[in-house]
Amino acid sequence: MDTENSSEHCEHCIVRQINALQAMNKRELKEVSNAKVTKLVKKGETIFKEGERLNGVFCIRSGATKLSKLSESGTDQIIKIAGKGEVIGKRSIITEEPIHIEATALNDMEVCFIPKNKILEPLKKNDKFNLKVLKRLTADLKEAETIIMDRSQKSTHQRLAEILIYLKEKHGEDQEGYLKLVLSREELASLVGTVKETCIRSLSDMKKRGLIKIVKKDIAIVSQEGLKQIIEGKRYRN
Amino acid sequence: MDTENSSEHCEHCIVRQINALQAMNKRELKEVSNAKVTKLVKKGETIFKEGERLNGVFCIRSGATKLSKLSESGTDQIIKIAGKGEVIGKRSIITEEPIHIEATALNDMEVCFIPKNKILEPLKKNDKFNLKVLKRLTADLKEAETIIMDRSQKSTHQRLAEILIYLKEKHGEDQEGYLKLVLSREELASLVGTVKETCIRSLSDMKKRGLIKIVKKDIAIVSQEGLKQIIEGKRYRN
DNA sequence: TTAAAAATATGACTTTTATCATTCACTAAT
DNA sequence: ATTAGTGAATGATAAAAGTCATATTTTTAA
Repeated sequence: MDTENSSEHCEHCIVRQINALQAMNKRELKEVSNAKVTKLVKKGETIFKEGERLNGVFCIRSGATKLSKLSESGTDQIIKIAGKGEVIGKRSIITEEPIHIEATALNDMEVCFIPKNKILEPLKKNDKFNLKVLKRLTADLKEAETIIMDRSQKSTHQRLAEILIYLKEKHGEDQEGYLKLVLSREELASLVGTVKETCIRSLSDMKKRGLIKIVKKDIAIVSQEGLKQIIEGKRYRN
Repeated sequence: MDTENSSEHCEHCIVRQINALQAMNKRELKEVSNAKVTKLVKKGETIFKEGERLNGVFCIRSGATKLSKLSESGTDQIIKIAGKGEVIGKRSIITEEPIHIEATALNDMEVCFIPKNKILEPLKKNDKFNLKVLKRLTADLKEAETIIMDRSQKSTHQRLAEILIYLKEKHGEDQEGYLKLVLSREELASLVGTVKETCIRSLSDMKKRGLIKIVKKDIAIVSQEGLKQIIEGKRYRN
């Protein structure tokens, strides 16, 4: 993991618009800015591993990372994908327990490491910031609950359709409509909560029906309407 | 929902040992105590419904409640079961959004309604309390992630075994070993993330193998070891 | 107490999804 | 350029889980 002292100031970082740091005051932000260390992480490198102890958090300036957990059987399950503006590693500084999740870069990334105390102090003193963090966690929890529901109430086909739209909305598409965030079939499957073969079959089916285009690893949504119909469509339990 | 002014003081409530209120100071706790209203909720009654706006939280003194969400198809999915000592409805006072979950009593309950401001004020001023709440949410999030993993990596049979042990550990068993918290087959199925028939079959199988006893709706764990073997046992993806 | 209603249980069958094997396509390295 | 290696795609098959129908038991209430 490449390290450098960035001359950039957090106060002017666009990324801040999206995360809880926006609730910090000038002084607090200045301190963060002075203490932070910007790192370059190449695709495939890990930002942190399960079991490690973090003494800070990482704020993502660019790129995306998968947050995954190793199951007993050895397959790793992607819990979520974090992108620009998101702060990862929050939880281990709140609980002071070793981290229970692994972060691996999905493309080249630029992340800022912010030491623990620069977060914990404002957390104690600045109740605006605090409330922001509480809101963030609450939102994460709600999202997790939605996934739980989907996993047992929707088919893999439906979940895949949802994920494709989600990837488009959250990470964008290029000029030709291909999803900017490129995942391997295995990663996509994990995100959907299935195995790669089932995922591939499902993709093939969508392609055959003209809902998506596939060129190598790249996927483009051709008919978002069609995907939405799949999502709304019937499953058994109706 | 029956309402009464309780003469009990929160300061002495045993339930407090388990939840974040323990981090409140004497004065804050006194205020909570004066403002709270104790309610009796009968089995089957709802404490709050999806879409409602809460202006407070509920602290569970006794009994248990299921927290569930209605899916588009109309089946309701139990997200979790909250019991003695747990505070429910936290999230809607943090986000100020209408609640997205429904709480229904699984048995006769005694809950204390605590108005919003008696929580929000300490949240701003008392950073110990605040940290406790953050920790609580973090723990909930971790739990949710574990469920997500289980839903796509374990079989229903394995998940059922886990839930049975979980119900025993969290809600206890009577003298004869029967689980104190009695759920309908449908509720149990929802908790496991399956349909009632599959759940029943799975239970029948465990019974046949002598791992559990079933008398009407009551279930007793006969061999926890056996259940643990199921949990550890193979699924396909190995 | 008895009839009706609700919940549980089980059989028969279907759909969904995983597994294993194999082929295909592309990449990279010798 | 050839070959080894990796990821993607697909077929064949098996296992898991859902659905529908029906029987049985338990609960509820007249």
